[in-house]
Amino acid sequence: MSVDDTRLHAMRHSLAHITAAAVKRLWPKAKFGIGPVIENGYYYDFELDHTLSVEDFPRIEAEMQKIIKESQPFEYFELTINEAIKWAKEENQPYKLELLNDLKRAGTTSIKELDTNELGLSTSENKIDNVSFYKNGDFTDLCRGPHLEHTGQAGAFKLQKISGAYWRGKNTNTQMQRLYGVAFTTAKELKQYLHVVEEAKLRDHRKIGTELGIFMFSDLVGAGLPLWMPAGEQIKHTLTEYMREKEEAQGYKYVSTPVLAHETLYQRSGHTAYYAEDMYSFKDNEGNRFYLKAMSCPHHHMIYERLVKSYRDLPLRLAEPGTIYRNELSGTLTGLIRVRGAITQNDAHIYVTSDQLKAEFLRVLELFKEVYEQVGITDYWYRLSLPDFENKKFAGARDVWEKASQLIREALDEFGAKYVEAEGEAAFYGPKLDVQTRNTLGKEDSIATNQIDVLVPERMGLKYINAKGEEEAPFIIHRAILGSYERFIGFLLEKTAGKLPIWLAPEQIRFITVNQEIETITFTEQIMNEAQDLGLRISVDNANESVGKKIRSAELMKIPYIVVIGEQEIKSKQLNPRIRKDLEVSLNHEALEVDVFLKTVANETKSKTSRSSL
RNA sequence: GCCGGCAUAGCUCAGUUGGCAGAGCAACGGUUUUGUAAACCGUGGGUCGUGGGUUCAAGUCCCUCUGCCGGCUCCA
Repeated sequence: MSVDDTRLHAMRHSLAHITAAAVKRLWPKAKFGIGPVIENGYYYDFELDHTLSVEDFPRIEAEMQKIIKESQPFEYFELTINEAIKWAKEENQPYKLELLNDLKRAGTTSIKELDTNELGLSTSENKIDNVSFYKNGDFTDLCRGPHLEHTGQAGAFKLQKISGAYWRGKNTNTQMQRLYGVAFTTAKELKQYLHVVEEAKLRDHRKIGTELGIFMFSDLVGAGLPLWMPAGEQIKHTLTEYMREKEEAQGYKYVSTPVLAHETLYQRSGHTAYYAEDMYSFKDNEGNRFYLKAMSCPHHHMIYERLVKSYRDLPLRLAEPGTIYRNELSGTLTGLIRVRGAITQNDAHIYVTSDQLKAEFLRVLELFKEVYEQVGITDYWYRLSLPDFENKKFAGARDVWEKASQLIREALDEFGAKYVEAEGEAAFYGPKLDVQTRNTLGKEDSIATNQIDVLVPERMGLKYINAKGEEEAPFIIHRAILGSYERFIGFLLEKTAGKLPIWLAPEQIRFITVNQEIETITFTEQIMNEAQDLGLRISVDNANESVGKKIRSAELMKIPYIVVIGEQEIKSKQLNPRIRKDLEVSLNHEALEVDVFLKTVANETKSKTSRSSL
């Protein structure tokens, strides 16, 4: 961290204390949780006898301003752990008391470390004697610091939102009220940030998807079940075909498996043990329990069993735009990013020998890079998702997991990509490489994944005969380059603000007639026939409206090419395409022969290189 | 699932302390035959998300359910 960052961090953290101090003045019985710094600001958790709402914000902010005006020094002091516990009891602060008791017992307040300790691991070196406090005015908080010298140095801030949050992140604990604030050094930076947030809301895929007629939800169909409208289905179809072409060129074999499976399949794969409650299931009228497919892996494994006998059959790459359904908690559903069903995964399973594993893993990374370059997505990063070895939240042999993790690291180094490691994010069957991005509002999510399965082949008894004539279990790479088509389109809409590259645009050219004369209609129809023969997606607007109005409506639909047709065009047999501003295409606004124009657009569609300049 | 907020015409939204449900856009009809981001005039359209309750009277107050939004938890 730079000096400035450290200062900003201290300022935000000090504002968390100032917020807490203000809340305490307004609701003296407040019980305090924790108040850390987060990206762009901070939060503080409270338990209050009053339910906070945005209507309280002006009052709290006014109180904070008073505290800032008072320039209260942040005074540091230490207490012995027992004195501190006495303080928490006297102040009637049960949450602080819990933290102090953990410090006393285990030397840490980290839930993860505490869990580790409960597994009986050594803690003796963690014992601490003193804990630190900061006091400003009449507000004292258990705190590691650092802080500003005094409250008067606080920068520009704004209370942002209020939400519920489980104490210490455990859903069995009580839920506290979490007050979020944003804070910057200067008022100008704060204003800029708030402006960026407002702009981002305009790019929300839910807004764009509605405006462009891409998808919709219906209360009658139910939550988390998107309905794809014609424009959206066109995008999905184009992407699916695109991926199929890429994957088949890489030796993937497409398969198709049913959306139901008898429970024995998921029992054998081990999924029921982990996810039974998260899969939709029912009993048929003969008493058999079926699950709605929540992942395609076990189905593909059955095909593997039928196809593979020998090491000579490997690698086997099975791909499927697999449609799956997951019983997500209703509160987590968000547009296309988190849905319950009809998730179409860009799924594939690659069955390999241990010798082939790394090379195949690298091939996936290369395909990934190629695809993301072509669709024009650049802001993502790699996350190596590892198990949490300390908490033993993984199944199988530790050394195999470590080997697989190491193999991913080596592959990434060879591939030349940087990555972050994340403990506890692995799949139950192995470590994985996730591709992370942020949505328009800054929330992180995975868009792609490349996983090594070190567990299921063994568990399901998948085998092949190796060169020595012995039975051996393959490794499986589970990979989804576009993740799911639904989520991917969601991110694509946000990153492009709906201005899709020509090859993906549901409508590529719109013809706008100047009048409704028979010559105009006939001429337009001729051009449209020709365009359709070239496979272009087009439409005509010959409504009895002004040209300006029809252009406006086509622009709002983010259509790449708009072509006005009237007397001039009929006479000259030349078109003057109006090109969407963000597009970097070979055409400019010059008049062109009809043939030349249509063929050029058809080529742009094919090449998939005419990317938006966004 | 949990905490909090929200739900009025196809869309975006007004609707005062409970007292006859509104605007713009869209749609439809007419006039207009239009040249690169909104022509003009008119018409129709809502059991105010659902079910219940309080009241002389409910869009407005209370409860239920459903859905949406922001978080938390979860995410194979």
